[in-house]
Amino acid sequence: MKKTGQATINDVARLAGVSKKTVSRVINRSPLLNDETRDRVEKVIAEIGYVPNPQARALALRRNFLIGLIHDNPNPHMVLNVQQGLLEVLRDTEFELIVHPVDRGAPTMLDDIKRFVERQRPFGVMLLPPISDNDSLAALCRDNGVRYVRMGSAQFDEPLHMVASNDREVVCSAVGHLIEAGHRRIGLVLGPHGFRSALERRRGYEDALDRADITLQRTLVAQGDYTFESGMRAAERLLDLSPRPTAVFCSNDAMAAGVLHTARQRGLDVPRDLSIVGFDDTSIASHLWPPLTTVRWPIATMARAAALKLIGEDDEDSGESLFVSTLIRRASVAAPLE
Amino acid sequence: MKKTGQATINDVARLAGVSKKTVSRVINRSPLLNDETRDRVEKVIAEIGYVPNPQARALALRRNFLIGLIHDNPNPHMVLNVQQGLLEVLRDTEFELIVHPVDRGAPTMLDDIKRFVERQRPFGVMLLPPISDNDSLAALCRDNGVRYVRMGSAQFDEPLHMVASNDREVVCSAVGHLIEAGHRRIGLVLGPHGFRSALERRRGYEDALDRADITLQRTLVAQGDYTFESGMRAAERLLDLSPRPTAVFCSNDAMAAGVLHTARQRGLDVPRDLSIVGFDDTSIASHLWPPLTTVRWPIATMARAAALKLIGEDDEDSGESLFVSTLIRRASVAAPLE
DNA sequence: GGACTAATGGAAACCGGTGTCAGTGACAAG
DNA sequence: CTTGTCACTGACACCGGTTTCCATTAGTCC
Repeated sequence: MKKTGQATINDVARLAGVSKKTVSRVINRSPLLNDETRDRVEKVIAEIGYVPNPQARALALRRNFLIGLIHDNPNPHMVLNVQQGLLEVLRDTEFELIVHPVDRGAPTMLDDIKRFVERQRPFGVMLLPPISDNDSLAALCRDNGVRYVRMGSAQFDEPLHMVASNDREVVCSAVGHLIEAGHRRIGLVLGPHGFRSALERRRGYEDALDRADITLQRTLVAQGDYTFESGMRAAERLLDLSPRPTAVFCSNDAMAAGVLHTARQRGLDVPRDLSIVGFDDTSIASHLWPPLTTVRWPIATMARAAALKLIGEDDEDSGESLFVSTLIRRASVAAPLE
Repeated sequence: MKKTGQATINDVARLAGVSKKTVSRVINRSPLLNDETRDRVEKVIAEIGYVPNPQARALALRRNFLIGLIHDNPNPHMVLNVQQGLLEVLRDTEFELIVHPVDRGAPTMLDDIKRFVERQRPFGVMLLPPISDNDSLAALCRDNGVRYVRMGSAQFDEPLHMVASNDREVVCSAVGHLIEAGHRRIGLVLGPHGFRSALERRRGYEDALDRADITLQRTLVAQGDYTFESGMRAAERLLDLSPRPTAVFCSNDAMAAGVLHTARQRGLDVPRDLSIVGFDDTSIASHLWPPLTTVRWPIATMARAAALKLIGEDDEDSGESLFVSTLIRRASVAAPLE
């Protein structure tokens, strides 16, 4: 009103003829307030369009309302799903979401995260794979009094600090699905080194072979890095084998799409000549031709659960922390020809 | 050190035997400082790991270092690209990015944005299409002294507040490409109502037909909403026509993928029986079979430019604001059969 | 040597909120 | 009438920085 800037609590107090503190009480819905006073103050607030300054509030309360999303995840589908899940919960609160991706592979990555946490001191942070694996990050948060929740492919922290999926089991059943269809020579396209998810999914693959008494063949395992191109390269190697694998399990959909691409370049028909199973159920999976059989894990649901853990009361039950993935059967799996 | 909390400027001042102000001068690199004093203070800062509190700073400076990303955009590819572009610039600054997606279609959408801007009062906000079209949002920012940059498919604000692509022209040349290949019956899958981009791309289509003296046929224009499924539905309608269109321009890649899907379901060969052109050059475009001819627009580059406009000095040249898109020729276009 | 100036550092106020604690008036109990 | 309790309100300090303004010191000139 007087100056061009935003109205402050002082303006409200002056205009309503009360003290700052009383205005503060109105804002914070203190119960020991005379209705008449409250109305008067509220009227002034509405009149001049007063909005409390979150920075001042943060300073006085010695806490803020920021949630950080820290990740070095290369999968846009996943990152966006997580964001949506988190924001669904945060939308109706006074929390805001700060996204802080870091450079995977950069030597300054840990310093970067450290700087972010120590400067911003968010109320909580969400750690996405693969860095969520890193125990020193969890320690960093603890040391700075910042809440954290880690997202991962296996339970490797307390429930309060973790949302996990059961990758190993579901991959075991996905590969089991291929075995049931009659496949014995089943290729595996691995995720990159250092990803816990890659490890868990490999284990699931091994479990399934074990259970069916199929000997693991190293040549059937190809390295990938979760990109489409790495899927193509892996397929080139696997499809050169003789005898050729009749099916391939890929640790994510992007690589599965790459395998499909290469198979088609070579004139193979999917699923007749080659069955393919992916992982993630990204939108690409159902849009490919043929639609891809894949594993769906409830990313958004996990993110919502994580958000609740992050902003929940200390003494509250922290809610679910283990989430089950399911096999989505589409058209990229058939019985082998031979 | 003494209390469990973070070290403050007072601790540094006490330990270094100087006043707060001197510490503040060191932090802000004031030139009027004795080198010896500066070294002493810096040593203490390093020792106790002092990090200035951004909230306190924001309060004292009467400005913060927050950039908001406001959008109701349903395209994850685009949103993530924008985020990356923005963060590339913000990474080396003291700015943080707050993402604030809003519910498209919700009646409270404008209120939601208003609340965000008035509460948080970010230093600047980036507005993504389609809400970037909305002039009242720009006004809201201006009224609150919040910088803004709008992203769009046509220049509809001053360069300082705008990064735009030349959708109309590039679509004209993309459709021209189809015409040169010999197509005359070219379908159009529209973007949703209310999207400026949908309008611009339609105009580009019309321009191309005009230029080649082809009469626009309403039946060849199908409504879509930028989703894969809407692409499928549009294709069902277009491919039922007799004579069938020999080519289709789709206002984005997702719908092009849907058209491709439906064409394949009907046993049509792409590109032999049907040529398809998309728009966006999302990752799906190159991963489809056949790889999709499409339009690439420099989203990340535009976002970087926007970030520079947002955090740049007032008097600075605001940099480029018009960005050109290019046609990426892949394998989904061929000459018509007949 | 005294006066003036520039360089440097500190005290105190301020940014816009919240916490602590004391003070007011109304009313019931003693 | 005093006292205690209750419901409500305000004065004041404080959060952790920056800004304003003044004090001190050192250096320069005459």
